[in-house]
Amino acid sequence: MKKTDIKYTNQRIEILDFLKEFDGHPTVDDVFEGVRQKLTRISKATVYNNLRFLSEKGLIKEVNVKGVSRFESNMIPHHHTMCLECGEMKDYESEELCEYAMKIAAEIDDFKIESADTNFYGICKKCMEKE
Amino acid sequence: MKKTDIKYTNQRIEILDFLKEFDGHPTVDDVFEGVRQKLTRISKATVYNNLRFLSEKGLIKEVNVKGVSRFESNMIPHHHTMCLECGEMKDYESEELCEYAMKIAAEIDDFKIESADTNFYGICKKCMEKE
DNA sequence: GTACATGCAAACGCTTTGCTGGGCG
DNA sequence: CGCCCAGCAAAGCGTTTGCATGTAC
Repeated sequence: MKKTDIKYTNQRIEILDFLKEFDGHPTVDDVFEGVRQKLTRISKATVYNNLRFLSEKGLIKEVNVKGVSRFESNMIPHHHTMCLECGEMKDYESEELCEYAMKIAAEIDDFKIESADTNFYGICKKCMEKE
Repeated sequence: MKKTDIKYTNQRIEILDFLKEFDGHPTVDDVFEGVRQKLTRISKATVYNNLRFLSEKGLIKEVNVKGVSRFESNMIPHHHTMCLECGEMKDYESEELCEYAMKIAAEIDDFKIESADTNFYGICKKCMEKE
């Protein structure tokens, strides 16, 4: 399953471009609305199918938040902070923590680790100021 | 929102008992089928509503896996291993990792950490043997 | 011409909601 | 009597699928 196997259709290119420029973790609807600016006739099913396709190919990453799929194109191992108030989700990169988690995971019996990620739950700046 | 505010109806008690005895991370359907053994007339909506209620009260924990809710009554901070082949999910307790993650999180700017959890993705023993 | 993508609509599965009746203070 | 909870069915919402058409090699 090499990268060269991938057919880069217009729809897929626009989806990838949109994800690259989007600041955050868009839902399927976000992607759909965004891509529709350029490809006015694209259907939501195509967005769904291609988001799944691209994440299976390892070009993007799917993150599930409370039962809803979100996507990101940042493929560097990293973590996420989630605001318990407003639901905002942000990247947080800590190489140390990635390595520490992988080291610990390597010691788990009967389990071959492939990846690890950590989610931080708390209150974001905006919501702190609101209170 | 004290624990004493909670009305322990028969349905809630049975759901809590079921979760305590269940070895794993049951879905809503698992809970429904389990509890129905004793309360034959319970409805799935009651199971949904009470699982949400109990997790809001902090008596159980909800974990979302691929868009589906699962529940656990183990409230001690811990992590999860997930098998990429069969989807099996297991608890993994590492106090060191919990503390390390919290320590790192405390340093994130503009974010007041409350909790952190780590998911390990890989291949479980059963699936390794299958190959 | 074959294989695979698209667009559209319908179907699907998990979850929530509205309503009515019941239980307990 | 008032309040909350249970049961039931229907609605809601995110997602997947079937099918006919289109497009690239």
